[in-house]
Amino acid sequence: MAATLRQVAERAGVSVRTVSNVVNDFPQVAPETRARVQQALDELGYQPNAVARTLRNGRSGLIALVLPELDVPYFAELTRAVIEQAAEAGYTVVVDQTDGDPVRERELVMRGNRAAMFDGLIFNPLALGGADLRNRPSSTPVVLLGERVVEGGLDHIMIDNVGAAELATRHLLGLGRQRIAAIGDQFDETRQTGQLRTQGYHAALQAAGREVVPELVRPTEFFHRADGAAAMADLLALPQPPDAVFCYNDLLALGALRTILSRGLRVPDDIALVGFDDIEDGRYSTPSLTTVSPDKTQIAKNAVRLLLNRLDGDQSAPTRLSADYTLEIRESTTG
Amino acid sequence: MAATLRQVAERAGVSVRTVSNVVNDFPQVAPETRARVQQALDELGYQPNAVARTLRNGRSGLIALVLPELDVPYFAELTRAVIEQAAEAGYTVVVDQTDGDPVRERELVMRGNRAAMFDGLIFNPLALGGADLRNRPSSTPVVLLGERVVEGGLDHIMIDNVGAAELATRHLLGLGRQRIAAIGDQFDETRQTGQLRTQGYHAALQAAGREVVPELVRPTEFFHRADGAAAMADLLALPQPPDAVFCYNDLLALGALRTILSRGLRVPDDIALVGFDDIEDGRYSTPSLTTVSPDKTQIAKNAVRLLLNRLDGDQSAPTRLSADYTLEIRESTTG
DNA sequence: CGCTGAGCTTGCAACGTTGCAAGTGATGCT
DNA sequence: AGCATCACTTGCAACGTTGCAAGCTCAGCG
Repeated sequence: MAATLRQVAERAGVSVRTVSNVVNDFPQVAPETRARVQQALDELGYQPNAVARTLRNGRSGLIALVLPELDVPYFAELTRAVIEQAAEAGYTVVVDQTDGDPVRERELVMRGNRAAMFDGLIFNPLALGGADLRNRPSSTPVVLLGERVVEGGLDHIMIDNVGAAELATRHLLGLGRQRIAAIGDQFDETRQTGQLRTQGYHAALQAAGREVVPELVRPTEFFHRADGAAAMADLLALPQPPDAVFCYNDLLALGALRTILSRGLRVPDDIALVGFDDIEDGRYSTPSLTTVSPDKTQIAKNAVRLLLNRLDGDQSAPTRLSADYTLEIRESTTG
Repeated sequence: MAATLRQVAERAGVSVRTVSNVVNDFPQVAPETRARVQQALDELGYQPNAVARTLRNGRSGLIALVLPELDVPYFAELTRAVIEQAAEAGYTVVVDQTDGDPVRERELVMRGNRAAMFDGLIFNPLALGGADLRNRPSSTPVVLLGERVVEGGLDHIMIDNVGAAELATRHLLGLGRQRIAAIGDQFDETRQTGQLRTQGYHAALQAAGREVVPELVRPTEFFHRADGAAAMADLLALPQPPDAVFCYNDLLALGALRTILSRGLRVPDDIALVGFDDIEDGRYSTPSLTTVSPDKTQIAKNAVRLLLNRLDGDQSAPTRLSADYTLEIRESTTG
């Protein structure tokens, strides 16, 4: 079915090379020949074989985006931004999810198995650390996303988690809240996001001369709605429940919100809530969610830019960029 | 950097072909030779070149999933299911979004431009119709998803939209609601989902001997939260607002919910709400959302199965499958 | 009239892999 | 000893494309 250059060449009565010249719009082709070849191309419905081109040229025009979970809104929204940025530069994005499984992460990133047909890789690791990444066999450029600290060697775009968490907590302090809880702490070595945000939470409390109450800091296994709902239930079961909660992402906050409202409590009157990520859901919840909003477009833009620079042969030292963020104040803290 | 078979062969002092035999675990290699080659492979960190393999074998192990919008939860959740199903069969999924833009849809589906390196395609069209699809130049198998009616020629997995909408509306009738509205009707030729669901809505009302009140059927441009919020505001501005609303997807319902609650009205006491898609958001909203739940795993499973059958040379007539669905009854209709 | 060069076209080789069929040398059998 | 057999190894060609350099034809010029 798929016509090749050779078939077109035979039909047009020219050499394969000339057909290629027409397809690639090279100038030194006689107009009459060009027309004849073009007709043959049209008649056969010729489509260049991308695989052969890639093999020949060493470029596929594909970059891979490897994320923990596609159906987490933050990643879905980030993916959209990356696709848009890459498309502008003429690249197509291939998305894959790892579920944070180290085996799968390694498989996808090392590309030992199949389909190493990407020019570059944008990767948000959950489990893989610096050591794993540094001795990749492949030489495909990589840009890292996210909080997992990787000790150099690769371009990396992150968020100042400590600062952002401090900002969120300060906001709650500024509202005069007395017992501010945190949901989303993590002990796991490989999941640093939670720990960093807890640092920021502590910093804000200490700067305000407040004591950190350990039972108000709730760890969760994941950052999903269900985890937030469960953690909030635990907090409400305390002898002295909190009057404010900083959730380490919006899904946790939405889960917590559900628990609070289902107990007949009011947000923010009884409990103020702050989330993190600024996903669309939080803008339409009732009450809408105050949240730390990382600049996703900026993250995507920088990630794609760094990657394409590497593809263009940029050999400079690896960059580490911090993305901007703002605090979006909505109903869950201000009524 | 990336070692080739030739380099490994030189180092091991054997032919390229023998190295290939070792890499592919062919049996007729002497143990001693195998060991020597294996050592050379390890030392050089050989990774097979997937592009060359694809060119040679005619199979990439990649299937493309082309969707309107990745950050719409329904599609994100469906994507997860497709990735899981494909992984089981040893295939990797490449995801791309079209934004429903006909130009982009055509570009991606026809693969005139780049990267036609997929063995098959699972495609949820918004704009493209049967005619466009039938004369694709490529012979890559395609499985269609979604409601857009395509007049044969391709495998197609759909939902019985009319029946599902009828079920949802009947549920509201069964609650004794008197003025049942609908949000999400569409006039646009290319977007059939809305029209089909309106048919089901009409059918249920008529079967119950109710009159269809035109002003209660609200069209929307998209199926996003903002559209639902705006349409609900219009409904509430009517002289006689509805006491129940069937929204054609969950995002519309969540937007509508936001509007209702922000006016101080109660759900379901004042207005009952039903959505469509059963996305996770709707399970954690307050109140949680009654919704039509299509079996996404089944859809993904069938889509992947049909596609892989075609890849295995199945020449039978195109199949049209309807996915199962259920009505998930939650707080937004039962308190 | 032969040479130069412009204008256009072409053959070869290579990207890295694997199917095919043929090759090698040693062993076993008669 | 001669031949078949076996176990293993190898060279060639091809997948479809494009860079390179050489080839061809013809016009123009001295």
